[in-house]
Amino acid sequence: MSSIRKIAQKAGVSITTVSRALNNDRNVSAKTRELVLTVANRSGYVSKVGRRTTTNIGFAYAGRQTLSSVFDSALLEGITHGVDNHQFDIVLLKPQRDKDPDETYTQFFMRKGVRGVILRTTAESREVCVRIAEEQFPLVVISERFDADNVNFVDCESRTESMRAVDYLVSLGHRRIGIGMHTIPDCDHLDRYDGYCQSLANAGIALEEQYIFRHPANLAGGATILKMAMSMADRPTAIYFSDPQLAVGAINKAHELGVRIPRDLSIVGFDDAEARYSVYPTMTAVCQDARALGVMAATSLTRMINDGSKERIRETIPSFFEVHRSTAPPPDDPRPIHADNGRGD
Amino acid sequence: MSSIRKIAQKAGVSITTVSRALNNDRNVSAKTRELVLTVANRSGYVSKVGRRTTTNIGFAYAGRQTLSSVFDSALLEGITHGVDNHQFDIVLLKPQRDKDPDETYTQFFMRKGVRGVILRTTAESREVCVRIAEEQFPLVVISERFDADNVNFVDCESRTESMRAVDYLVSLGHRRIGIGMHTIPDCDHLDRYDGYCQSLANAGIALEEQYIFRHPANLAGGATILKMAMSMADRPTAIYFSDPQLAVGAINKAHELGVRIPRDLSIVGFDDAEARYSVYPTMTAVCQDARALGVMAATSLTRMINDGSKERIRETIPSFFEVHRSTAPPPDDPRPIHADNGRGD
DNA sequence: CTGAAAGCGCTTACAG
DNA sequence: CTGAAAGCGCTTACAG
Repeated sequence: MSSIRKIAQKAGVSITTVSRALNNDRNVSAKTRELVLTVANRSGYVSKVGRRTTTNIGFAYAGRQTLSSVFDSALLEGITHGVDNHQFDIVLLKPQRDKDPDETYTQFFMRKGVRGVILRTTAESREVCVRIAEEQFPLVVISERFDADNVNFVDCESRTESMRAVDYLVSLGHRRIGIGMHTIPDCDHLDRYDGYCQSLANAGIALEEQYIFRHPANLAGGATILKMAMSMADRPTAIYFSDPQLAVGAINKAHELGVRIPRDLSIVGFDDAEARYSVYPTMTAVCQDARALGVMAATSLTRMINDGSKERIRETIPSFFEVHRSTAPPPDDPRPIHADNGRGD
Repeated sequence: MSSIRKIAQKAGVSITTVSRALNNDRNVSAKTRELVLTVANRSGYVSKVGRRTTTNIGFAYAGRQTLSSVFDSALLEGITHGVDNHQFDIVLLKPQRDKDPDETYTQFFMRKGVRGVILRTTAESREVCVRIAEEQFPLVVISERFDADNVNFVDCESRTESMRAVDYLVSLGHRRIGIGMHTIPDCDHLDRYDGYCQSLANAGIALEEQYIFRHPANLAGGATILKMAMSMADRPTAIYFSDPQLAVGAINKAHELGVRIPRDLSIVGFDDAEARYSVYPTMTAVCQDARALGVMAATSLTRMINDGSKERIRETIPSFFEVHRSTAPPPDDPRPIHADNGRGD
């Protein structure tokens, strides 16, 4: 709850200089600026409205994305809920839009008047997370994992349950098991792929490149994968779709082609929220509770801000596997099913 | 961009009194407090961090709800996008949690440091919107309509297209047309019901209470409606579901019961975003573009704040009707289909 | 590049 | 219930 005065004292400079450093005035040497910003972050400085302390926490995307998926909405809902414990508010920040290229992230966040930030990232923007962590601004990355131990994160572990899901398919008698995954290789999706590979290896089933389908994670991608898979001579008898949109797109395409789920093909999907109940047949799926992840990120960050603790946050919640009605033993004679076999369109 | 000094001057009181009135200090007469707050709202006052102007806009629920539905997520995404024009940020406020019962809404919003607010409401919290408007705090209600002409709103008109949707069913030959609607009677849902009634009236079809199904707007509600409707002796041959969840729940239940859509039953749904593409068969639906509504609310409010204009905002965007694959002419002999006729579960 | 001083925005004892 | 004055948080000419 440090003021500009105390920072000046600790840094051994005038309050003028602190103000300048915080506001990225160019009349400050790089060295002084860095010193001031470090001291400010260490002492939990945050600008005040009059004497009143700010209670805002930022939610931002490290990269170019934008709030849009069901997953992100569930995260945000969890975050707003998790923040209730300590009466904080969420402000949606857009570094991509607002951040001056030559101000630091700390300067940006202080200018916006937030006490800490919850970040979403993709594989491409991971260095942004690392940089902010290096600046020591209070930060929790949500739904991504970091090895560097100064980057706080909360993450959902989907490798184990992906393995269990494929184990389940194996136990039903499937041997030709495909995976539908999306093209962007973040930790989560690599984990799911990893679980798939591991399960096959454990069952002594060779990994075959032809059963690995990569497509943009949307309904059309799922539809395409299903169509392609079903037309193969040695078509898979089961597919694990490691993304909700792909799974839903595939199930609907199956109806269209007259592919009966699960009699002709078993599908295991992935679910961030309630998608598994909104298709027919209800979808056997690896599920992650995005809302809980949001709650956890918010709770950790607010506790950290309030206690002024510098303890590392590295929390992982498990995903869970639910069996519904889209999985069954493989057909006796799994022939290819072409588009024109079905009801077509 | 008025300061506490200017307000004091205009109101003819000291800055001390202004500060007290703004902070709901009890040592101010009700009369003085009201005077100060009115002057503050008239001159677009907003508290500053040092000399820096705040660029936050609040997004809040008038009542008890919380950010959760697809519709709300799409609204919020639109809002964050619409706010880009003028470099504003969105802060998610919770009056239900934070507002002191004896502070005014203006005091609450000023304490939170926002320049204006975008409100969501249900039927029960409409008076809250009216009160805030009366206080003259910059406000736009999103997705609800008001007659009182001091309440700014942006809304989507779904009556006309609901009528068109039912007209379409009539044109296909349907006469026994049901409506599935949810239990909470906000303007939007009443409009859709109204469109339904009007269309039937135009076609000379009597409105029959037995074809009006009210259920909570979730998947289970849709499933229940479908099951009930199909078991009726004079069962409907088409149903208009005026909510996405109801429509999706019904379509999936139809699969389960072996009801063929659209051969046995035509379904027209309602869509806020992309639900119509995520079911099989793709759903003929009245659609509203929630994202566009969000953009519009944000654009209007930021323009109002920047121009200091007091012009009333009362904008309505049309919904649109899309024909997909869940509608067809009625069956020649529409018999009841009971749960045990189908594949069961 | 740095700081002492003036000054704005706001709040808070203190006096009435 | 109200205000003049002291004072905190911060920024900004001005001087060096």
